[in-house]
Amino acid sequence: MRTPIIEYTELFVRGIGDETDVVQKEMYSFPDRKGRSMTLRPEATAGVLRSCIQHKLLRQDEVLKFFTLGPMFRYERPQMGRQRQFHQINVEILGSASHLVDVDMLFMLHRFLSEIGLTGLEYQLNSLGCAACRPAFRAALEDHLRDVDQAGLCEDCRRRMTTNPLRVLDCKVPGCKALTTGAPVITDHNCDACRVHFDAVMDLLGRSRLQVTLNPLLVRGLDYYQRTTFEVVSTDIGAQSSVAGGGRYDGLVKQLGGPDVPGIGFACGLERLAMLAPEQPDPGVDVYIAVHAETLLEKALEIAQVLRGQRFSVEFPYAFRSLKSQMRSANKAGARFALMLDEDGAAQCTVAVKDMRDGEQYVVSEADLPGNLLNRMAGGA
RNA sequence: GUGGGUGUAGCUCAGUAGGUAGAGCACCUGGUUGUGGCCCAGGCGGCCGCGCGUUCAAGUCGCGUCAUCCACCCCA
Repeated sequence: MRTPIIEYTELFVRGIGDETDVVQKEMYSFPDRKGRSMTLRPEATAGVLRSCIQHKLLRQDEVLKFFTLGPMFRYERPQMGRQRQFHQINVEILGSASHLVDVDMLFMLHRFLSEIGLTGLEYQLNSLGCAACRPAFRAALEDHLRDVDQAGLCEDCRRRMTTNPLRVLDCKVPGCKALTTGAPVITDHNCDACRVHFDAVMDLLGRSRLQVTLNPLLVRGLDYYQRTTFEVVSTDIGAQSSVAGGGRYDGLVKQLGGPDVPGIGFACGLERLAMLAPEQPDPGVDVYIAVHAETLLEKALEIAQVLRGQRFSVEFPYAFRSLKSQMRSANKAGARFALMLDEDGAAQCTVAVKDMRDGEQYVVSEADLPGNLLNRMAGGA
């Protein structure tokens, strides 16, 4: 599914939560011609759900799966691994509250990251409870924070104490970290239903090959998460660490005006994946066409078209240069073959072919060229 | 929003006490009178981010501004 990159600001405020950092200081917002506040999407889930609701795609008894991919925007100072416009792959599964979905989704994410060659990632998990049990935990946490020496908390956390105390747990400031050591642990405060759900998730994962780490301090930056949340982290992308993150968001669809359909999803940062992905060697082109005379450039274009029609990748110069220079270009382009066109060959419909790998050179008719090249590529390996 | 670094050739960077610019790579031509990789020679290429100021003179000093990078914060 593709949704617009621009939405009414209201959608994100309602979906993500108006006390989150994303909404408070990271949204790219501006008024449209009618003065309505518009926002370049900081994340994808809200737009996808809005669209599902608007087009009535959701039914109680049906599971829907979506993926989406595209640019996201956050108004913050760019740095290594963090830009104002970046790209995410998102996956959403709607319509099932089963723990099987949570695990299946993590398997899928793991499979994807493994297949593109990423290793050394840590999969962190936590359960944030639900509407029934989170308030009790929040109260317990507030009590704890009231008891500790608040002077040790950073400015942000003193504000968060009342607005969003869970975020204090996730704070990286050493003073705050120290004060959370004796703090209540969220997974100890989950209600029975949440505990059963999360235990089942952890149990299945424990019996799988996917190594995960329980991180009770993992809070995530979006308010809509419930129960299972997760983050995939790496230490190799500068000061950033998160490569992918997500979780369950039962209740969000209803909150946005749709039916009470459970859901879970994750987002994956493409630029960060690119930083971690192993370098791919440049495959090079199949054929580079060099010409002995400027008048043969159009002939080169013609042959290029024919070969491209046979699925060869072909380059040729757009301006005439010395043959030496053209051959250098052929080499630089990683061409397997260089064709060399001259006046005599053009008259007889033949071309000189040079195999750049072993330097062997021969002449073939234009008609035989594609087959000849294919043979050589298959045979010479 | 806060802090720091950097802006000089297409790229990576030098530039010495203020005297209007250099290297390597890349590119082009040639050595090889029509042929890649290595080597050699020559060449092309620069409002020294922008503006104002100091000075006889500013890439160099001062102020401002913009851009960019890194970090905080936060997240993908």
